Amino acid sequence: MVENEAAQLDAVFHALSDATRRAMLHTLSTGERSIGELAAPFSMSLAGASKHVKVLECAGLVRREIRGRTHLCRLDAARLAEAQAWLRYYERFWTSRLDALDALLRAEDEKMENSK
Amino acid sequence: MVENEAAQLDAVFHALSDATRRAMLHTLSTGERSIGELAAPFSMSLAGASKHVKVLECAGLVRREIRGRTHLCRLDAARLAEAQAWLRYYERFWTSRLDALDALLRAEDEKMENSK
DNA sequence: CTCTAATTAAACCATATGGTTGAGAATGAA
DNA sequence: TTCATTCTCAACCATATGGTTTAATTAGAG
Repeated sequence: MVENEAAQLDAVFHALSDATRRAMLHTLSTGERSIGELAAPFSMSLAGASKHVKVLECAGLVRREIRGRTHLCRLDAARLAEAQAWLRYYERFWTSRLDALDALLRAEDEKMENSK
Repeated sequence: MVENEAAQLDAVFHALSDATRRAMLHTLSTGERSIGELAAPFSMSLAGASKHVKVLECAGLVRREIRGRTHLCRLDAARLAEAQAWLRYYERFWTSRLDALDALLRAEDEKMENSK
């Protein structure tokens, strides 16, 4: 559905940039759902909700199995893992301060130990 | 710049859904840059690149300090941490399989041990 | 076969997005 | 003051997005 690595991330992050779609993913985290079930919580036409599901599907976050006249959707988290992998590179920019704080506290501890 | 929690995530994920902006963030991960420096790698007008920086800034991913006539940008990773926190909920959907695989392999190991 | 239910498709609309160019607005340098 | 540098703003354009409504498709149920 998507060509290269960058376009892949484009699609995933774009799919995640809408609260309706994020809510749908959350619903799917509790089990398979039909399109109608996914659409139900929203004050939106079924066709509108269906488009959101399609965006999720095109991003590879949702897989669809057509069973009779209902389309069963399930979460496919692999692409979310890729998104998180991308984010992980930046982890040091918010853990470094915590590490610094940690080091500071550990130094305090040692001081306490030494003065005992 | 952004109101509620959901709109916050909307903005962050949308900012991340463009390869140009992701590249800019990566550049900023190596240190502060001016707008011109951020724009340089791209075959794009300066005004165009400037808009991308603005998107990053509005999402809270970049802070800007105006020094004279140059605008110095630096990465602000806090919002990336929030995005990762959102993704973390779904971690179990790609670690659970690994756990299952792990359990399976461990069972295999035990079988090997027993038959030794 | 007929009716209803589940879903997509198509056409349409308003607004957002990503890009351009050209014109300022500040600042630094000569 | 004058000129060049850095950057934003405004206007514009093509296309994408998020939504609608109406029609068509497909499948289960009576």
